[in-house]
Amino acid sequence: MKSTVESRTSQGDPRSGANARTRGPARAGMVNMKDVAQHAGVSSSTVSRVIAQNPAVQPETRDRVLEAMRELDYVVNGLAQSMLGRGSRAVGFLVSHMVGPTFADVAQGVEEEVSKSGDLLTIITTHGDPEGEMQALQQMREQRARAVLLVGASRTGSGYGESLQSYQAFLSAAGTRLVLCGHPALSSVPNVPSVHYDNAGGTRMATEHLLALGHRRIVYLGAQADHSTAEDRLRGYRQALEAAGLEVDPGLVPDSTFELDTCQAAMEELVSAGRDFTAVVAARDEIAVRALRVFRRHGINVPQDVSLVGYDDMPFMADLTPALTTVRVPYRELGRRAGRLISNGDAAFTDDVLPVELIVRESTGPAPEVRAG
Amino acid sequence: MKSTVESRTSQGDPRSGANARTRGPARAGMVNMKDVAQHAGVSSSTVSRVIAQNPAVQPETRDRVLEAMRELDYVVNGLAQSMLGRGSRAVGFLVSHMVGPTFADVAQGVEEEVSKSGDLLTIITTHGDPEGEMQALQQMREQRARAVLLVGASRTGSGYGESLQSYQAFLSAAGTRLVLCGHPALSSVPNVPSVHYDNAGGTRMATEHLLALGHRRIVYLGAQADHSTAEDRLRGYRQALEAAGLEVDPGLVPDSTFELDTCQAAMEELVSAGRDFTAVVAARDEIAVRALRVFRRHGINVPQDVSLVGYDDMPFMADLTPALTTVRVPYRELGRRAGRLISNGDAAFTDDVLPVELIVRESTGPAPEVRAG
DNA sequence: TTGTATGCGTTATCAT
DNA sequence: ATGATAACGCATACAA
Repeated sequence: MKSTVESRTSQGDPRSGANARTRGPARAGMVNMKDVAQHAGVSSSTVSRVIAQNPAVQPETRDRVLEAMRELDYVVNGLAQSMLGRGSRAVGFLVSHMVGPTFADVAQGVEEEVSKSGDLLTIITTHGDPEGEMQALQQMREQRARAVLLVGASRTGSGYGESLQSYQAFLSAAGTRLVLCGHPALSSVPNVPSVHYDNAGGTRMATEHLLALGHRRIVYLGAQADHSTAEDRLRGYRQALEAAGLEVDPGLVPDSTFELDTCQAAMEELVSAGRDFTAVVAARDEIAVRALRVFRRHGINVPQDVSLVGYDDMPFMADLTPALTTVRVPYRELGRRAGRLISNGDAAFTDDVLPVELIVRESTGPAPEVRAG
Repeated sequence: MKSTVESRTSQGDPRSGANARTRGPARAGMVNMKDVAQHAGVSSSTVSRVIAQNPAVQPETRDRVLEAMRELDYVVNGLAQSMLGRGSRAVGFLVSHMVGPTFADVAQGVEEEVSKSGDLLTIITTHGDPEGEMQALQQMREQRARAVLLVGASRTGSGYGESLQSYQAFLSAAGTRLVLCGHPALSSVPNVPSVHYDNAGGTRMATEHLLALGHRRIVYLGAQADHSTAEDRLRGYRQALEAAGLEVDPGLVPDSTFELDTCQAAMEELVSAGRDFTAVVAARDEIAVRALRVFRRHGINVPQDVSLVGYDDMPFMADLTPALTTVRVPYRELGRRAGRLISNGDAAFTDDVLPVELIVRESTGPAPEVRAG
C-alpha cells in the first residue's frame, strides 16, 4: 500500500511574518483556513464551502483550493466545527470497569454504529461509585457529548429513580442525551430510552431446563440485593419455580453477592453442610466456574451428581470439562441498538428487550433420582 | 447518596430577548459565560478567572459568580477551551477489533493514566485494514488529539517503516503524538516512542521449559509471516531451540496463520499424519484450546502423551482440564505505561519492554520417553 | 459564484 | 482587582 500521506516534514511556515501578534490567545501555530485561502487566492468562505462539499462553487476554484489544502497539509479543526454544531461529537460510554466480554462486545457494537455518523466513542470508567459517575457526566457535558450511555448493572437503591431523573435533567441542559444499556429502565423516567436484554428470561429458561430434567432442589448462587442484574436474574429463577408450582426454599438461595469470592465461599459452605440439592443456577459464568472448582475439590461430579448452569456464555465455556450449559446474551447487538438509538436521534421512549438463548452443553443432565429410577 | 445535581428541568430562559440575531452562526441555546457574567453583575473576564481558579479575584466577587453559575446551571464549553489549548484532549486508541483480553486490559490501563490529566480515551476500530487506519488517523488529527496509540499487532510488510514514518509526520502536523503499544518499534523511526512486552521471551521461556522436561520434538503452532506478534513469538521458539543446540525441524512448524481455524486444521493434519512430536507451543491461548480439542477427539492425553503451552494467560485458562501452562503478559501495565508516556509529554525516544511470566500448570509434563526411561 | 462581515464561547493581553 | 478588547478557527447570512 502506497500511503496517501505526504511527508511534509518541514516545508517552511506558510504564514511567515503574518504573525504580528497583538492580543488574545496565541496561535496554535497550525495552518488554518485563512492560510489556505490566501494560498489559493480566494476568501476563506470559499474554502469553507469546498470543505462542506457545497456544490455552489466553480469546479476550477474548487480544484485550486483542494490543491492549496494539499500543499499546506491543511487539517480542519474539528473542535471549531463541533463548536458550531457541525462536526463530530463524543458519545460517552460509562462503565464501572473495563472488564469482561460484556464490556468489549457492547463497546464494539456501539462503535460500529456510532462511527457511521462520524461520532467518537469515548470510554470512561466510573469505578462503580456515584462520584466517579458524576465526574464522568460532568465531563461529557463540558464536551457537549451527543449522548451518554450508562452501561452495565447499577445499584438499585431507593434513590435510583430520582438519580436517573436528575442525570437526565443534568445532561439535557447541555444538549446531551441519556441512554441506558443493560441498565434497568424505569417507567417513572419515561424520557430515558433503554436497550436491554431479557435478563430474567435467561435464568428462567435455565431453571425450566433443570426442572424438565427432573431437578427439584435447585440452588441459586449469586443473589445480591441492590444490584439490578443480580436481582433480575434471581427473579427468573423464582418465576420458573413458581410457574412449576414449587416453593422457593430460602436455604437453597444462600446469602452471597454477585462477586466471585463470596459465591465460592457460599458454595463451599453448602457442600460442607451436606445440603441436599441436585443442581445449581449460577448468576454468571465466572461464578459457575468457581462452583465447579468447589465440586472438583470435593469429588462431586458434574453433571452426574450435580447439574450446573452459568450465564453470559463467555469465551471458553464450551471448553471446560464438562462444557458449561449457559445463557448466551447478544451483547454486541445490544451495543448496536444503543448506538442506533443515538444516531437516529429518536426521542421517543424505547425499551428494547433483546432475547437471550439457552445453550445446553454437558454440565446439565437428569437429576440423580430420575436416573436411579 | 444525595445527588449534587440540581434538577433544573425548566426555569425560564435566562437570556430572554437578548437574542436579536444579526449574522453568523446561531446560538447553541445554552447558558454561556456572558450570561453568567450579566447575572452576577461582572464581566466575563472575571467569570473566566473564577473558573480558572485564578487567585486574583476578590473572594466576595468569586462567591457571587459561583452562585450565578449554580443558579443558571452553567457548564463550560470544553470544546471552546480545547480550541485555545486549555481543555482536555482526546487520546486516540486505534485497534483493529475490540476483542480479547489484550484490548480490554490495555485500554483500562491507558484510561487510568489518561483520565488523571483529564484527557479522554477515544477508541476507534480500524478493521485491520490500512484505509480504516488512515481514516482514524485523519479524524484524530481533526480533533487535535493529544496522541494516537497504535495498539496490538501489525502487518510487517516491507513498507511498514515508511508507513510509520509518514504517520508520524502526518500527525505531528496537527500536534498529535504517535505512540506504539504492543506494536513493533523501529530504530529507523526513532521519534516514535514504543511500549512493548517481551514477546519472544515468552515463547523462549515456554520452549526452554519443555526442553528441560526432556522434550525434543516440539511443534510450533501459529506461525505467520507479515504479522509482528506472530513473528516475534516464533522467534522466541527458534532462539530456545538454537540455544540448546537443536535444529528447527520445518516439519514441526506447520504452515498456518495466527488465526484459529487454520491452526486447528494444521494440528489436525499433524495428528492424522502421525507426525512424531511430544509437545506443542501455541502462539496464543485460543490456538492452544483448539489444539486441545483436536487431541481430545483423537484420544491423545495432555500432558501424558503431549505437552501443551499457550500464550496470554486469558481468563479461565486455569480452569481447563488440564489447566493450561501459558505465558502471562502484563497488558494492563502496558496500557499504563503508554498512558504515562502521553501525559508526561516525554518527547524522548523510549522503547520500554515489559517482562512476561511463564505460568506452569498441568498441561506440561515430562516427555514420554523420559517418563518411560 | 464569490467576498465581507459577524458570531460561536472561550482565554490572554492590556489598561485602569 | 476588574473590564474592555482581541484572538482562536470556523460557518453562515447577506451583499455584490
